[in-house]
Parts: sequence; structure tokens; C-alpha cells
Amino acid sequence: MAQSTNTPNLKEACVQAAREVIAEHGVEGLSMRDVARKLGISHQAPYRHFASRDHLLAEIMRRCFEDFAEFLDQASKAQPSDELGAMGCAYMAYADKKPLEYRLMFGTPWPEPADHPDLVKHAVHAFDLLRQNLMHRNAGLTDARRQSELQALFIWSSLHGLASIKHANVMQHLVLSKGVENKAQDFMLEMIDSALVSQTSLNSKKPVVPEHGT
Amino acid sequence: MAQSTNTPNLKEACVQAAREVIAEHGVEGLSMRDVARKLGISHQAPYRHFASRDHLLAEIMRRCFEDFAEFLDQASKAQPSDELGAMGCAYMAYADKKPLEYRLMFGTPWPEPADHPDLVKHAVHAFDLLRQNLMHRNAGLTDARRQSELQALFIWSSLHGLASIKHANVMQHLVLSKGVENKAQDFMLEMIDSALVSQTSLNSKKPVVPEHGT
DNA sequence: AACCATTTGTTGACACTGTCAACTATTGTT
DNA sequence: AACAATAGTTGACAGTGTCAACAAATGGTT
Repeated sequence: MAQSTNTPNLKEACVQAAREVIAEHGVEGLSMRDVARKLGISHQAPYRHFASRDHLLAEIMRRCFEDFAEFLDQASKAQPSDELGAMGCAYMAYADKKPLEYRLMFGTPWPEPADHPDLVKHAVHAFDLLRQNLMHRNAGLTDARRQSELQALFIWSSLHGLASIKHANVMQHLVLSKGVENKAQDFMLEMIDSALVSQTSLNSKKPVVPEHGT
Repeated sequence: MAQSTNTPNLKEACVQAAREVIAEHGVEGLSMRDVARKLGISHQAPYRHFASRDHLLAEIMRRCFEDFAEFLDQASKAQPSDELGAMGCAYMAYADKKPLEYRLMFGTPWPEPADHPDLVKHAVHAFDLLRQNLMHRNAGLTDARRQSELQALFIWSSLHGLASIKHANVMQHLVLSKGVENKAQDFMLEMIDSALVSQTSLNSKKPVVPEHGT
């Protein structure tokens, strides 16, 4: 009966509440009933706006990808001289500053893609930013598109790999030498740069990825 | 009462049954009661051998790391001329051939590490194989250990990144050019090799990672 | 062989989950 | 004002992990 909170559009409130629950108890700890409780409504009310828990989760993930893509876009535009390097740094910075969102996008078992086409669309768009950037960089090459895609996959893999290793908090168990953990990111960006440059050494000598992260 | 199956040691049977359940319904679909049902025992029997669902899962993950480390070790020993490249290929081959195990190790939210020290120990050991290999390769360098660790993290990140992208089945949504998906792995191994060689170009010119995967 | 403690397995509960079905209240349209 | 559509509620059902109390098996000591 009551509906203690003022919720003009309950759908939006559900998304917000769900994000809070995830922040507190992790993705696995998200329950529809928690969301309902948090909003002071009945346990079935959210089902009027989301067909299932997976649909709610998919909506949140979709927004994360939207936010993520915009963040990458901004970063690359802010540094026109080195868009690619900026994107690499931005990628890692995002994973660092918004671990929840990152984990949600790339560390959570996805719901059935066929049921959530919008989610897929937004996820692909984030990748396309990287691909387009490399396309521009490889302009003139015979196999520009193919090369760009391969490079994009390489870059994405490396960045994502390091980000998920960081998120898994596993480095602290590896008994690494002093400073290695902190330097890992810069080192990795250098290695990516190095690999790209040595591959396309005929075209450009300019470094692709600068030194520092944040 | 009944205990329909002949289970001399129930603990072992539980692990086996759990792996089957995971194979059928995924990690999220693993339930203690499923395990019990599968063995024809009461729903509480498994708790005599595993304090909780997480403990059962941790034991399975621990064995996966054991198996994984042995696999990497075998591969590197089988090809003494290029241990590192062999390990890289072996890593991807394992992720490809045993997706369940790989996903379990690297794609599943870990239980609280403090509660499962053995799990951590075995996971670290797998990483140590890579580190030691690079240590041997970098022998003589001033900062051999530090460099080896940075390189190991880079290699691991790249391989793991690509493996998890593959497992997420997301490439099929990216509308990649023909052949890119299949070539991604070899390309990535080449890039890793290229980055390592160009970094330590004063020491060795020999390629670190060969062409083909399996 | 008889006793007893320890281990192993069972039964029954409890609180929790997602979600279906049936109900009521609200709202906008005619 | 009447009515159809929408939004929210209540109550159920089957499923889960796990605690507590019980029973059966097992093995060592006397």
C-alpha cells in the first residue's frame, strides 16, 4: 500500500536501487526482493517493469556500456595527438575508478544475448570506437580493416586481461618484487605500443601509448 | 538409508558429481542438493565433507589449477628449444579444450581467499611456472626478477584477456572481417613475441612464440 | 564380546530466493 | 460516469543453503 518513497517512475528507481544493492553485496547478492524492500514496495512491483532479474541486470549493464563508451570517446577526443594512447589509459582508468561497472560489464556471466539485443548493441559500440581509431591510424594499408581488427583484439585483450587480474586481487598473492604491481600497467601499455610500432614500423615511429596512466 | 551408489569415499564422489552438474548447468547452477540427489544420498550428506558450497567449489577449482599447472609444465618440457612459446600455445589450447575448467579458474568469482589457502597456493604455482621460465630467459640482466615479473604479467594478461573474450562468445557480435576470429590467437602470440623481442633486443633475436596454436 | 566415543548420514526445520496467478487500486479515454 | 489498461499487492509454490537434532555405522579399549 504505502510506497514510502516518492517514485514518479518506478523503473528508474529500481535501476538505481539495484545498483546500490550490487555495490553493497556484489552482483551475486542482487535480489529482486532486496530492490523492492529498498524502495518500500511489494516484492512483485519491479516485475511490472522488468520481466525478470536478468532483464533488470541487462538494463544496468547496458547503461554501463553506454557510460563506458562515452568515457572512452571523451578521452580520445581530449587528446587528438594520441587518441589511441589516450584510449588505452582511459580504459584502465575506467576499470580502476569504476570497478563495479567494469566487473559488471566484463566479469559477470552475461544473460542470454538473444533476449537482450540492446545490451549487445551497446557493448559492440564500445569496441567499434577502438576499431575505428585503428582504422584511421592504418589508413592506406592494403589490409587496413583486417589489421585494425586484429590489433583491436590484441589491445582489448591485453587491457582487459590486466584489468581483470587486478580486479581479482590476485597480484597480492604472487609475492611480486617491490613496485612491480604499480608499474604493471605502464609496462603493459609500453609493450602494446612496442608491438604495434614494430609491426607497422614502416609507417610511423611515433609512440602510440604515452607513459602515465591516470 | 539407501545410498544407491557404491561410494567408498563420498568426498571424491561429491567432487565428481559436482563437476558433472557444473558441466550441465554451469557454475551458477551448481547446488549442493543437486549433488546429493545425483549420488542418491540425503541433502545434508555432502556437508560432512565440505563445510559449505563455497568449500566444495574451492576444492574443484584447486584441482583445476593443479591440472592446469601440470599441463603447462608438460608443454614447456616437451619443447625445450622454445619453452615460453610452448607455454603460450599450451595456455590457449587449455582454455580452448577445457573451457569449463578455464572458466572455473579465471571466470568465476572467487570465494574468500582467506578461507581457502590451498586454492591460492595452487593458483600461484601456475603463475610461478611462467615467472621461472622468464627468469631463466632473462638470466644475466640486472633487474632480471623485476623484468620477468613484469613480462609475466603482460603475457598472462594478454593470453587471459583473449581467452576470456573468446569464452564470452562476444566476437561473433563484432561483425569481424573474414578470418579475423580464427587468426586472432596467432596474431596475438606474434605481438607478444614482438614486444618481448623488441624490448630485450640486445640479448636475443630468436623468436619467442612460434606460429601455430594447437 | 561389551562398551563407548567418534565419525558419517538422515530428517526436519528456517529463512531466503525468483516467479506465477489472482486480486485491487489507479489512471487516462471516451 | 463507465470502462479498459496499467501499476501495485498479496499469496502461493518450488527451489536454495545451512543449522540442529537424531540415528547408524565404525573402530579402539577393556
